[in-house]
Amino acid sequence: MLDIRLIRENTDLVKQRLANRSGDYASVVDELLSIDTARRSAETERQKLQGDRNRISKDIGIAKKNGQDTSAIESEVRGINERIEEIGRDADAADLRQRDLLLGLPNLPHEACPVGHTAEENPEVRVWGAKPSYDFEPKDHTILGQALGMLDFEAGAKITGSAFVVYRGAGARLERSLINFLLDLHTTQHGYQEVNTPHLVKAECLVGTGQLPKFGDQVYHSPEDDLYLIPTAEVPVTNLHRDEIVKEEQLPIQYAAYTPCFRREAGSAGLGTRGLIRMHQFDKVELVKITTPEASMAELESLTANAEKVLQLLGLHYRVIELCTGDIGFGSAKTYDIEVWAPGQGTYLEVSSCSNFGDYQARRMNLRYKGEDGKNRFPHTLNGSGTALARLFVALVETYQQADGSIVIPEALRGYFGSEKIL
RNA sequence: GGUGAGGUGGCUGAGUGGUCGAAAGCACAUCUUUGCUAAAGAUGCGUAGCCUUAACAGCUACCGAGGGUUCGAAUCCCUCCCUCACCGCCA
Repeated sequence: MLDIRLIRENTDLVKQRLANRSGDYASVVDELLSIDTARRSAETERQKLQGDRNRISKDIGIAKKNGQDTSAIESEVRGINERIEEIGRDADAADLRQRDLLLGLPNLPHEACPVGHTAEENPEVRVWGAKPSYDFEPKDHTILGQALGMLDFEAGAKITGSAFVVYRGAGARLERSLINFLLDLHTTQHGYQEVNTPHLVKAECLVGTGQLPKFGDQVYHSPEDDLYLIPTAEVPVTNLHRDEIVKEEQLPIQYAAYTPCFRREAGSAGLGTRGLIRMHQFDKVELVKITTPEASMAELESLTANAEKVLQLLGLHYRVIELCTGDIGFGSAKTYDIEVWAPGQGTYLEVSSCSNFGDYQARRMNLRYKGEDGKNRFPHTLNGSGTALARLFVALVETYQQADGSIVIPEALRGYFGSEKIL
């Protein structure tokens, strides 16, 4: 959520930054400004009337104590109350409308975020390793996985539906060993605290991180309980501190969490993609940081480096791209995507998206920290996948496939997986 | 799921219709004094919004949440949520 004062006082800056995004928000900003003016004048009037009422009511109390007749003065207050109610309706309606508009407005891209309109304009930041070469035609993970009895798409479709999968045997074990490997890496080497959160959350959590109200069609919802299945651990983990005032000494707060992620992928063009690339449910280890505004950009770099470390240790070729203003997510101010090479696909797959949200989420969830001067401020929140599992599984299996269809397990994972090869 | 008790400021905890935004204690901050592995005293110390300002100040709202009664609600009524205890059930 943007600061209404920023919009009020630096309207041109706000409009200009938003103009770099995809979508047109100039008219929303204009409506916000007029609503804001109306809201404040109604609010001021209401407060003045409430002050009158409070004063007169006190006088009534005193007068009654002295045994005086107060009926005239009481009816005067009744009149004031009618006006309070009337003007209060206007004030409340304006307040609600303003909040709706603010919740529907995306974050300002940071000045460090490259300006561009489409994904084609995302600059490549760095490349690690090189595409591996094979003296045979590398196979797709679905072929490898099904041949080795690791992936059962039919069973997933049977018990749940398309874009759900059952991992079996070595496949299930590989998934589990990757989760353990990732959690151990981030908690013992990178200073994150492991958290294990509920997978169902309240609506207000999704509002806090920005999925609601605008992207409600993308999350699974249980109407009886009014609970939502988490689309990412970012939601429960960041909201751990919603409505809190944390101490500055606590920052940076760093969490690592493994959770499954549930996404409806409504209207998604790529849902027909074969295999594990785009599922309604997938595992992910998520990294979340809460930092001071001063530290957040440096923390984004370290967060991204923490995610990259995963791929380096597994020996997987990847590249890091920076999302341009036209391609960054709704709440993000700056984002790096990490894309791992999948030889069987012949493409790079996004396995991590590392973003600095600035104070955008903190405002939405009313998360603050008390600075050294005693003032409450909004901290910056960051998160990034460290990393998404299904696609990491794809890259791993496709990269380490052998001519005979077996998979070699990379060194770093062997202690977790328990053997060197899947036959 | 049932029954009972309860939800007040960072914490403990008073407060059952009228200067209560809320006593007191603890914690914390600043200052003073005595002096040195500390003690005493003074002052300050919630959040948000509005209106203003050079700054201070002022006003409004908030005592789990939302409604209601009333000239006036932390206090009375209704609904919901949460916590604790016991019972039931149970991975």
